[in-house]
Amino acid sequence: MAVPKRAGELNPVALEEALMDCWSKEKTFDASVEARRGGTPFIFLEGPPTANGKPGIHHVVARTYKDLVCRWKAMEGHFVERKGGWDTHGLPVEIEVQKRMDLMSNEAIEEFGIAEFNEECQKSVWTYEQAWREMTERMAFWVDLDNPYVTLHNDFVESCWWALKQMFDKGLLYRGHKVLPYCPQTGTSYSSHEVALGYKEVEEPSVYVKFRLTGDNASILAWTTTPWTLPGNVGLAVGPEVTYVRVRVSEEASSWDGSGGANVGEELILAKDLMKEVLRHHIEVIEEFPGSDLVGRSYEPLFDGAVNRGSSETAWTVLSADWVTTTDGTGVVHTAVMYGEDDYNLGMEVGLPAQHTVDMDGRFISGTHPRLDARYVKDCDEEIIEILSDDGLLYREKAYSHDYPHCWRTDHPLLYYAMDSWFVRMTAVKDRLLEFNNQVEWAPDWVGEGRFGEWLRNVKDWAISRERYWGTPLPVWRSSSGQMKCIGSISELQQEVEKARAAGIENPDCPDDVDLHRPIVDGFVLLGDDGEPMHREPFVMDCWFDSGCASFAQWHHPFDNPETFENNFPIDYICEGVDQTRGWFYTLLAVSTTVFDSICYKRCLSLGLILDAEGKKMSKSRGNIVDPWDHFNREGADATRWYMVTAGAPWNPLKFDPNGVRETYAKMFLTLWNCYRFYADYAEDDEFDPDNSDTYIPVEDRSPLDRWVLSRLSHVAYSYHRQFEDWEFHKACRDLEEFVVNDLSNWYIRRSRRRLWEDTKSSDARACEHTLNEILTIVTRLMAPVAPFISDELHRNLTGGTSVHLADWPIRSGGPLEGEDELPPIDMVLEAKMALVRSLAETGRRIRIDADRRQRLPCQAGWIVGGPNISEFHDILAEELNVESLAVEEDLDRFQRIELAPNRKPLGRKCRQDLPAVLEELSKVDPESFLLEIEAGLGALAGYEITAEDVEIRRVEKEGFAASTIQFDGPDGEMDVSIVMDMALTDALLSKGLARDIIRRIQSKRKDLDLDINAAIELEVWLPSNAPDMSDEDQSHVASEVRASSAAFHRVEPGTAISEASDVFALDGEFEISYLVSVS
RNA sequence: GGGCGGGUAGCUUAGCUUGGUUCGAGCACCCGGCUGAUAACCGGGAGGUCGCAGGUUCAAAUCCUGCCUCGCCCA
Repeated sequence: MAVPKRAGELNPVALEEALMDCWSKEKTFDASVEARRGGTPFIFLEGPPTANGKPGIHHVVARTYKDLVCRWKAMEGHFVERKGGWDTHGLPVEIEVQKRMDLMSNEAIEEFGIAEFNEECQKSVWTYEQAWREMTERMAFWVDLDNPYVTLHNDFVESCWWALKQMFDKGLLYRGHKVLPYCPQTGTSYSSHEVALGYKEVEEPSVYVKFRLTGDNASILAWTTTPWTLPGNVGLAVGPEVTYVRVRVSEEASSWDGSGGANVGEELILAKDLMKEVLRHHIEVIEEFPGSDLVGRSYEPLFDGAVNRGSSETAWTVLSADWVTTTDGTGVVHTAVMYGEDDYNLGMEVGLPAQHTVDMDGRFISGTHPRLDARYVKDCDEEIIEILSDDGLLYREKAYSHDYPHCWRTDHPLLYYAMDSWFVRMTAVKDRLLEFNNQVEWAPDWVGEGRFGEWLRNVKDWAISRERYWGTPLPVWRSSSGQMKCIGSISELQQEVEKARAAGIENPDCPDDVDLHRPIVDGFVLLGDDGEPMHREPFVMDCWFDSGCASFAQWHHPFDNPETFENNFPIDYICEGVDQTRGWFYTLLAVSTTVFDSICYKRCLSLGLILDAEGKKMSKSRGNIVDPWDHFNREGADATRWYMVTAGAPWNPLKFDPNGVRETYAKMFLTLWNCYRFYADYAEDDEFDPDNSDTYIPVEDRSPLDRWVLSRLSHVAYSYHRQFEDWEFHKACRDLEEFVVNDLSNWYIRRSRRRLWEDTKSSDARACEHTLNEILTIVTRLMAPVAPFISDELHRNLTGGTSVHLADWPIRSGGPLEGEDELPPIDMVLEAKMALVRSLAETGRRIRIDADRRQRLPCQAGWIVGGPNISEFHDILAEELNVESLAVEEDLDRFQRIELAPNRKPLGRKCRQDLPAVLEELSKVDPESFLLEIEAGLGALAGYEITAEDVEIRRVEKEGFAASTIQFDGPDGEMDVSIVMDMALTDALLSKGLARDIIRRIQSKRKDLDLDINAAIELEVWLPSNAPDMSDEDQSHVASEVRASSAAFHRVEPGTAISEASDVFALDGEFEISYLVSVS
């Protein structure tokens, strides 16, 4: 039995909260997963959020897309497990703790104690876990948070170790020395995906510096945007093929900004192409030569003694480098070995001294220059400019604005700094990366081809070590002789510890549950094959490495149940913000490629950024973050989710407009609810039971209106499904919303109201109830993935208690269920006809407005002129038009004339540049006679032959009729259809119209009084004498329509005030009617 | 500087692949209407240099070139 109950008003928050309870009691999530065990798995991997920040609306967006795809796939019959995950390591956690505990340097942390510090970090990780759980549950993201993977757990770390050892064994892991973006405040270097987080536009001083050649009176000009690297200068790079000039200053500069300058007669060398841009003096060119002529010339160090020459023979000479260009600067590149990637490589190649002039805290090393020593380099720009200026070595300074990487945590500018580091040799597997990337189905595809593909084509080795404390320790032990061992499991560590002990090296205990974190693992000293003690390399790993291992580390692979992993790899679907392109999307692929030589995920949905209503990026610092609870507690999670999905394509930036959520709620959810309410209220009255086969009415026996709406539903359902498959969730949901609001609510239900209101036990009423039940059931199943609450509530009520999340997706073909689609038949002809009927009804309303005739005042007759046979809908149309009779007029010419419209495509091809002249003539000819000429093959305009295909015949209404013509695009092509209405007035019509207006006022009064639908009333009506007469029949019609047990109609003088009246209203501005409704 | 994606009504956007009537819709606004499911809906009004400038073409929001501008990513 599924006889529904009265629905009442929609209260989305109460509805959703009640369902949350229900789901947790019934364990609906588990049941929905288990019910599909045995189905083809659909493997989802949750990108682990960090619980150390508060969840915002942007997290709700990502989780909506994760959830809706998983729910949809489950309904299709796939087995979809959803393991939660937490990202718990990394710098953000450390920074948070450092701030709180005021430990702003590495020394401070070590003094505090690494063990104690890491304990604080571990606690801090869970600060917002509760908030995340609550948000996750409230928004109905179904994911297993009771059994999640956690990157700090030993199991997870051990899997990461195992993965790293795979890389080590394949020779993909190496220790290097590399120039990296380094933040002196946090004391750590960054990988490129972290650097990517902190680019900022800044204006900084840039300088043109004169390097004096030895044994020559000329100086070479070089340009730099980082003055702090100048003390470290040990070389100048020129392009061997680039043309340089030697110029002599011939006149003082007329104007000069800032310090620096040059004397008349001074000689300078720079690239020819850049002379105009760089030089501010009048000069004469003395000589032109290729860069190769300069190579080997030596020059005077800028900061004498800042760097020791050592054994270098190339220090402070001109060097050749083919990457030097003349796009900016002077065509000469100042080279400071330790502070630039190109610089470092060139320095290593030609043997420049590799010495730091800056320490790890970002301060100049003592001995650099008396005015600079021990100062933070970024504070020294002005000082350096002054020193150079004082020494006569500055030619010019120039403010330069560019995007420069900043620390994504502390906001300080990063320094490019040469340091010890560990790398994964990604360049060695570049071809495989590209190949695997091609196998991924990206949404949108341009992320994969463009942004991600571009990134892979320029792949760099992955710097995975961090000089930090809270993270997965790098499991490599190294002896002073350079011997190395990579540990891939706890048991291997235990064996090595035993081996070391046996050789007399003291070691702490290494139990099975040894904590795989610093400082515990630092305490173990292992034994090298040469008998030397080995100490752990003091790094932790980039925390992106952790999440990149999630696909297998979540199962503690390969230590526990390797088959679990094998059944769950590669992943079918991941989904995160587009900012993860070089983050998680990359690290997953990087790890799977290096460890398994495999793709990691088959489909990746990359989501656009979330902006506020003004289009600004949401960020804590701007304070424009929307709190999801504002909407959960007002419009509910369903409306919030539906809004986010329909607001735009998932990959486009979403401007989150709180008002949009309200609109979605009012439009989609209230309308849907009221559709259901309409069904439920009447079905309860009728004791309608959809499951009772005795009273079932087959679709083919139902009215054309029923068959029409069912056909529309099938149409929408198929395209909904197709659009889901194409990732176009926004289009799918917009179409479904359109169906609910327009087709279902505003046409089908509006047209069906009388069927249920008038004769509730008729078979027509039952047909309507079946139709509504079927439609709503399918609609709730379609929308369940996106709006899981209201769809479940309705589905349970419609079906007698089955959760929609245990129901099957209505489209079966092509899916794992392989059944027949559970959808009613499509009838294209019927749909086209109804489209016409609806347009004609609207047209009729327009005619009335033009003719100034109120809607409820009937017309005696209406005629349809032209178009297909729509007789099955004449009754509906007559009602909509409010005409007493509706007929088809065969004689098209009675109300219509024709117009000829140009068909520009064929005409344009034929007439080319004469087309305007032809159009001009066509507009002047008499259409009737010209059409005859065309039909006789004699049509010609402006010298061109005109055939039937060059013109379109339009039928339009003749002037002087209350009529209107529309174009109807039917299955047989375009045709013109007119509606004509008889505007004559009769007493009978006036009486009927009056009755209808009175009924409508009283019904709305009943509603105001909150009367039960069937409650009886007593009615009195006072009509002024200038109002039309009402027939007895119309009077009793009024009485029965408004459920009046008694009705009295009085005549009064116009203007008489009726003191006891409930209400007074005017018609056509001519007379006022009063009435009294009292409850009997 | 390079790559990608945008720029159409006050706001949000469809149309652009494949050139062809007056660029379509929603929100907000004004006027009118429908309604015993409805905060929905319907009709009308007002509101557009389709970012700018060239080019191709009989014809450009649509194709081509250059530029401006916003966002993201990267140097």
